[in-house]
Amino acid sequence: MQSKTDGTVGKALAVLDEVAHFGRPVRFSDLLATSAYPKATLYRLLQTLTNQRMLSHDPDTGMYTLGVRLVRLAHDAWRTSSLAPIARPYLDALSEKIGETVHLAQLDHAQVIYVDKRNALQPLPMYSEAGKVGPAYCTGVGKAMMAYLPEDELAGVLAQQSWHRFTDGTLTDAAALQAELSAIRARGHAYDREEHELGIICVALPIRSERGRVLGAISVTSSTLRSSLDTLDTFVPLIRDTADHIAREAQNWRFPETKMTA
Amino acid sequence: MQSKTDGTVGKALAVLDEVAHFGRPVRFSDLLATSAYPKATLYRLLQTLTNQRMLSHDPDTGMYTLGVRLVRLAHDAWRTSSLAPIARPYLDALSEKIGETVHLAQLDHAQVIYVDKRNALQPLPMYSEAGKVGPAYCTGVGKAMMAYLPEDELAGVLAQQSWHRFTDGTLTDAAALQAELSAIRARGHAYDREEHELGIICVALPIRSERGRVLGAISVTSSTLRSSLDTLDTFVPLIRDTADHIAREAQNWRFPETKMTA
DNA sequence: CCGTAAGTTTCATATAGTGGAACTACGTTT
DNA sequence: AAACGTAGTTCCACTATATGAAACTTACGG
Repeated sequence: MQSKTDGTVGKALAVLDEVAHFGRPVRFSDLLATSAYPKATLYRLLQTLTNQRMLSHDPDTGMYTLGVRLVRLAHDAWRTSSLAPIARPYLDALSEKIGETVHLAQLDHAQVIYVDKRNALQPLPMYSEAGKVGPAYCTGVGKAMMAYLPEDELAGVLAQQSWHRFTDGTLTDAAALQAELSAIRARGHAYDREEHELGIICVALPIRSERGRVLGAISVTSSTLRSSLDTLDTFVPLIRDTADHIAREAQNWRFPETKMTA
Repeated sequence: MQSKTDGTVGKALAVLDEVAHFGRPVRFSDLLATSAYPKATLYRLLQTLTNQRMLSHDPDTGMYTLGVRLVRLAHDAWRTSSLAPIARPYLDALSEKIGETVHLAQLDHAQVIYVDKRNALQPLPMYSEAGKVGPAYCTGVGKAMMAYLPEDELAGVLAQQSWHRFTDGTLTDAAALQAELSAIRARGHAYDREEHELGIICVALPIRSERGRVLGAISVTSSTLRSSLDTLDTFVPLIRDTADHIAREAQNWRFPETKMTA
């Protein structure tokens, strides 16, 4: 349905992703080796992106890096379209009450993006944390969001999971996950039972609009050493309350304008 | 020289900027009113961007917002191509020593982008601050960077300043600024003498590579109430030291790989 | 039931992107 | 010093893609 090349724009953005994927400055030939595009095409795309300051190109070294324009765009993206600014006060309150690490996440394509965080020990929301991605199929937030996705969207997301077995508890196929998602719907919240990292457990609840659309998810994380699923369970009402408040706020915030015809 | 449309990619990114500029969810017709592109073209561009998840489109309301994919890309951009991660420990140290607000900025096109910050009173680097933009011609960091730009680049930057008179001290034309830039080069650091905001003063120094390229700038800000330019002057050696360290680190960090031919 | 505004689709035309191959600039080998 | 190799850049005939005026479809409001 999607994921067709989307013409030149799609190709250019794919190149941008490739540069991002390296996670370090790259030379033309590094990209050429990875890229599906022929030399001249890739070259032109890089030029265009550099012109547009989506990439920056160090003339001394010939290296490409992601451009600062992205940082700027993302600032606006974060402010106007992530749940983070809306959620901030509620997360603060939640974090203070329960004293464990709290995450706010949203779904991007088939991956979870963390857009804000409160750390149990060092309580500051940091830029370097926001934007981090994680797998959807083996995180509390991922499962909480998937459980409430419409059928067709869910299918798309499931099709793109890597099903890597991180631990013994990791669910490694769509069937197992589907069963888990039913359980989550029945229960109202999701767990991560050391599925992604040994010793790390969490409870997560989705943030849903009035119409039931999944907007994001909140999780409270702890370790098997100092807590248990039963203890985390006691936080559920608080988390649900937080999620509801955020959903309500988001509702208002997203419609700053009504018709202005008459 | 640049700023030609750069084909379809340029147009698509221009649309992205337009959405960002609104700073709120927008309807198709909002954009149509602003945009230079005809209805069908704009429509197609929006579709492409939505497909690519650079925008997200709420089917219930028909509103477009910047997509979370941007937040993710920006996370990588910030990590791999801003000075922030390199500079972090040095900024921490500087901030602790002098106890005033410290900014780390880079130049994007003709504007200053703040990529990190240490606040005097509330010492946490916050996502919502990184990515913020400011004018180049009337901020300490902006002037510090411009002072060491090559002639041709400087010309481009000067041509795009708004020259808005924020205060009585604001320099409102290129000639006045050129004179100031000479003074900065002679002196080695830049001041903001309440040029952007009344009561706010700062000293700023550029961060320059070995070859002299401008990488960014650091500033220390205070207010006329509790400080003065003379006091800020005493920080200059410390700031220079910090800038040098960051430049040196950046140098290493940007060349993670040597040739691997033999 | 008709009118107006917002959004979506069509299609002949023009434009912009494509990529194989040739070229340049360096640094390395014989 | 000539020959080679590698990385990056440019050329240009060919084609796929984007373009946008206009027609169409909803969805409201009178």
